Amino acid sequence: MDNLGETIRKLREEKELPLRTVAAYLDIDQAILSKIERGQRNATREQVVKLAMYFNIKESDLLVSWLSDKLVYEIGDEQVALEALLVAEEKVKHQKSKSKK
Amino acid sequence: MDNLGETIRKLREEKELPLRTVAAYLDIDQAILSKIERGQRNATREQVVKLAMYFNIKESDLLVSWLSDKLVYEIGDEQVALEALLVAEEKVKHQKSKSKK
DNA sequence: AAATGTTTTGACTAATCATGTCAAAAATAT
DNA sequence: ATATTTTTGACATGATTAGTCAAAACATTT
Repeated sequence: MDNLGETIRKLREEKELPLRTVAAYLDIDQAILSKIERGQRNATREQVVKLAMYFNIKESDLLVSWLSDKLVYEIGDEQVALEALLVAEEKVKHQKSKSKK
Repeated sequence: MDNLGETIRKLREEKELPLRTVAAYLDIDQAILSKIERGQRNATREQVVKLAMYFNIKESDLLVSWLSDKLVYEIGDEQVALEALLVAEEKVKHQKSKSKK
């Protein structure tokens, strides 16, 4: 239910790691990680996967945080936000039912 | 509950208008409109608003189709699609409750 | 079946946005 | 006060998006 940024900041602070260290693991500048943690930048999918590895948490949980963040961002301040989300659900369910691998 | 593309193609064909005519109204090449109707391109918000005007239908209905299409597109083929949509709903509801204009 | 009208396709271009670096400023801890 | 860490913002670069254009494919008439 949390944002990706808040989540990983908590994890990082629990372990008392500086941005520098985690950023090095992700192979990006600490500035970006700082922005990701505060919700000013979106992480890439690869970064999310790496973060789950790094902090040893369930990848899909972190992906849900990340993807839902992106969806909220895409919605912006549209009045029809909630309705669009409901319709999107229907569409996803429907396309899932007819997906061939 | 429909896709934007399908919806406006139906409307256009009911009125027996060529792509050319509607595209001219939107001030884009007919090629793009063709692609929008077949879901190969996303319309811009402005185009959606103009289309609602043009076909004289409720703007918010068309915006819901358009935005939900975009959300589905953004989700791609993520496994966590449905869960992310639910979480996004929660986040939107929450941010709405604390929104100041 | 030729001619005309419509739609689709794909190569290309321009503009916008995403992702990142870097260095300095601001904040925090020693 | 010095060190360390975090934040900020200007900038570079690459990817994506939105568009044009012309030709090919498809439908209709005549």
